[in-house]
Amino acid sequence: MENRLEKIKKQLHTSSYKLTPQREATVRVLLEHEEDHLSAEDVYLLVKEKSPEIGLATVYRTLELLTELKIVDKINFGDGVSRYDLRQEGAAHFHHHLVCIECGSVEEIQEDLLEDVEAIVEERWNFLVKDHRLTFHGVCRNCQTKHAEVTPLNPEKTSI
Amino acid sequence: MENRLEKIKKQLHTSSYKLTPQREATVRVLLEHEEDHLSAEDVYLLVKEKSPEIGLATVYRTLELLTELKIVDKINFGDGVSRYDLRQEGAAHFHHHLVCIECGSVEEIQEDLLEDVEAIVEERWNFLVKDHRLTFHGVCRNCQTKHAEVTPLNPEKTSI
DNA sequence: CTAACTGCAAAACGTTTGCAGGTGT
DNA sequence: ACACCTGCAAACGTTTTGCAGTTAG
Repeated sequence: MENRLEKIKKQLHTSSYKLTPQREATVRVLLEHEEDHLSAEDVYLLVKEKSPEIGLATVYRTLELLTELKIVDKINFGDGVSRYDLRQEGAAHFHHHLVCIECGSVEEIQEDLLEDVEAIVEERWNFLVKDHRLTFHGVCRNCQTKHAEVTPLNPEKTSI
Repeated sequence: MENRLEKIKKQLHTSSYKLTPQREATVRVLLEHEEDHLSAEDVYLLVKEKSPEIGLATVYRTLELLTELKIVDKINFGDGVSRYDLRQEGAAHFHHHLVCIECGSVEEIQEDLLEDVEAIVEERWNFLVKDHRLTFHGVCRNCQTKHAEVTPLNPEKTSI
């Protein structure tokens, strides 16, 4: 953890950005909530817990900076808010998401499942792929189980 | 075209929604601009050309309604605006997009390239896939050609 | 006839920006 | 020392909402 923080510090310095206490606090929050998909407001509130003097604008500016440096990825699940997701160390590609349409939970897929698809797109559409966003909407494991409790039939795929 | 409009009318009635002139005008605009990815404002301006008395709020309410009925899909390419995209007739799944990071053009892929990936997700993550969003960010055919303008190639088909 | 729908204007929302002052390198 | 950074509040652009009047079914 401290390790990753150090790395990020270096990345900032390399691009000649200063590491202010506010930026450090923000990065710490992101590291502590790597599983979550925090909105700027979420990050703000969490940072505020430890550094109450921080302003929302600073959080926005920091998140923008981190996005620019590809330390975090900015994502949008269709609700009105941008969410910020720490990149995996050394990940070439953005990871995928499984959004449950019933409970709203978000699961991450770190594996790159798109290699073949990207090859097809590059070849057939002549499009030079630099990044991707893939999100599946559906029913998560938990919510499927809940249904099965109500009507304990064999858990077949429900038709839409 | 009239055919598709009729179908949409029926879908509205089936769900006991009224077909007002404003809604019809909005749907017509969407049908006439199927290739584009219009924002609410875009739609509003286009509808206004033929029905100047329409209000922006009505357009928003209509687009929301059409989204709810799965007649259109609401998408977000990361700029601050929602865009609305007519579903293909009988399409089970949402189509994919190629967004050019240089010129901003958006190309559509109607083929479903995700069948295999979805099977993997369902099996390995136990996630019941209902829909997906897949967007590739990269460099389109045209912009690649521009780069190579030193060594002029034969002009390819223009996208968008 | 009346519940559903409309236009308008105001409000709400997330996000950005200008500025005067402060701070890390 | 000085460019970069901050907090605040005001400004922004998009989307939603309250309301009084209108209309499709």
